Amino acid sequence: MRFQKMRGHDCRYLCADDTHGTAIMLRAEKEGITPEALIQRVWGEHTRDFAGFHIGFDHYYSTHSEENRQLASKIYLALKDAGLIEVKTIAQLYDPVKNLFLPDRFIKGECPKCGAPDQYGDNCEVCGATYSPTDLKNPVSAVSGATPVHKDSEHHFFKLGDCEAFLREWTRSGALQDEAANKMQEWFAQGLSNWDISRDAPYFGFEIPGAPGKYFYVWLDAPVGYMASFAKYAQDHGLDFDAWWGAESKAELVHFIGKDILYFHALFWPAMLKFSGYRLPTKIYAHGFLTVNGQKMSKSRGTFITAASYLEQGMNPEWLRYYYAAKLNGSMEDIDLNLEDFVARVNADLVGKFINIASRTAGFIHKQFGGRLAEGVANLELIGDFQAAAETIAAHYEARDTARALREIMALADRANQYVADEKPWELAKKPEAVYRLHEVCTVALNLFRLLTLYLKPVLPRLAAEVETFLAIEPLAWKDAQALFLRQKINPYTHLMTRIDLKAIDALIDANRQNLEPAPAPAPVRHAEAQAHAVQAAAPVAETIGIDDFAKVDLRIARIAEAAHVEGADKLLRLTLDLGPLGTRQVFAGIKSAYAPEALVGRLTVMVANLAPRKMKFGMSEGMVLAASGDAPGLFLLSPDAGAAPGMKVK
RNA sequence: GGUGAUGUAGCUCAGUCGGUUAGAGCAUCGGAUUCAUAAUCCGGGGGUCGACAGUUCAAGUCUGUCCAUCACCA
Repeated sequence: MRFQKMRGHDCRYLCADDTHGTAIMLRAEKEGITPEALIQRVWGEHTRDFAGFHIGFDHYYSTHSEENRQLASKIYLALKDAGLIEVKTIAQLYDPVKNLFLPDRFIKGECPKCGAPDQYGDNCEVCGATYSPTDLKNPVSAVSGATPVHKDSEHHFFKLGDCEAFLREWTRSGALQDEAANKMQEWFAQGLSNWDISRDAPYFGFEIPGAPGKYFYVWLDAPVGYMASFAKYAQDHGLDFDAWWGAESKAELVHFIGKDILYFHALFWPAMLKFSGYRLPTKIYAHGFLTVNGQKMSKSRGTFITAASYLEQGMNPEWLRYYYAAKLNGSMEDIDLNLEDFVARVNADLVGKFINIASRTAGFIHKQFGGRLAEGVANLELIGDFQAAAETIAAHYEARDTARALREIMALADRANQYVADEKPWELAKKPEAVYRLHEVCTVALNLFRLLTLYLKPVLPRLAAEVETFLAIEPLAWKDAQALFLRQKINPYTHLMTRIDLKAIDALIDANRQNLEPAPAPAPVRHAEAQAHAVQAAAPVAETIGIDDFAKVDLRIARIAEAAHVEGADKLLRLTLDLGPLGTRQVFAGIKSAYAPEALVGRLTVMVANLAPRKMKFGMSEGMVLAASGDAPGLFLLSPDAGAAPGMKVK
């Protein structure tokens, strides 16, 4: 976007929070607040993080807006007029306690194929089978723990199958990346079934016009949110909405999405737009996932890094912007944040190569020439080469291959450093007769530096702004590449960017690890669908037992006398438990992911004292300590109130 | 399980239509330099291009099988 704006194009960058759905509704209920309050808070967090990373949205809105209600309704009614909506009665699982139809992810049970317990309603994580939630054996509601019942309800369907001819053609229109187009072929091969776009009350969303008690499924109004965001923006800025979104619009429309939601953006959404009389996207650009050190972000591995924590640690957002840009190439491939590589790359490229050019030559301009650049330079060849690169680099940005653009730019930075090394300004400075040449060399170097800044500006807007201040120039636009930079007075050089300290990376990882130890923060979520995964499932209560059964379990207060890592064990800590008059016990506990051994020593907890000893790979385990856990990451050891002493019975 | 993608130097990645001796940056080693917040320049070492088979005068590139990793399966 910044690149397009620098090129002088009239463009807008819009987004919105996706706010609707069962997941949000239940999460708000769990937190004891209204869904509106929850989405307001999340909106605040998102806008703060985006601003912190210099994401320059022209407008960041919410799908829970009046504009979105109107547009979603209008699109729905247009599709209905076009005969693309049908109403059918289907049976779904219903929670009789919560009075709620249950989304797939809120039903758990045994896999119909392999019998694995505790599987979600859509697929089995053990054998990978996919199925419908009604196929699950012994299903339970993850919301209330109740046994769901089958219940009929009328649902509204978007007849996607009728759009197949259009979609097949559109797929080949060049709007999709090659990988995405392949993916579409897969879906076509499976056949397009009609899309269920309604949900029954209670549901946090928009009620369907003419269908009381029926609400738009979150994914119907989510993409419409982009239009709504624009509608609001257009109203506030006097733009003509139809000129941008009407079927005849001449504007280009590019979607930037994650590859996980390609299905919605490349199938449903274009079909909806097409048959409700709106324009289609010119291009859909799906990017891959972010991994950290080659692995999925994981809280227990300490590779889960939140945007907020990065900024809170005082790390420069442009380091990360540069690193990502250096890897993005317009394909759907995942990109890896390899922390060591990150440090090396940013330090070498930005500080060592780019910033260094100014840092090593600006001093002479100030010491010897009063801060003023030379009137002219004799040899313009090198500057000419840099200027000539403007269009090549622009073409790479245009193709969203920022990796290639940055490779090109850094190759130029190398040439600039070679130039300085060849001309040896520090030697010229010692020879009074070479003073003119010295002025010229430093002026050339700063011209090269200015051009590099211009080329990097889409990726590093803040650094570019600081360079503009340093050089005392107007904000750089792409056409400025063809101008020379002469005879002006510049400001004294102050260092523009520091190197990343490896310690800062360690601190960042620690900060995130600590975040999740005492009380795991709710997983950050982008889409209502994904939020389904974050809501904690309530495991059903086990079979009733009598007091005699319970009395068989001898629970005792124990003091953790020693705690140590077990070599070769991924999850275990070796604990020595002091039971007071009962002596000590050695227990292996699978709590390594949640507790550092040194943090445990001395604390009281509860153990099962009469559990049969069990021989483990690492030795004998004589009992077990008790800890709470849910579906979310995190383990929580029990602690007695003050006054309890080792050896006391718990009952 | 089905489908798709990926696999190239220690690390991160390029490699166009099949065509010279497979490249870059970082790291490492040797040298130079001292303007620059240890930055810069020159040079060296480092590769069974995941494996195997095939097509071809010629394969990192095309085909098949297998292995590994990742994703998707509404």
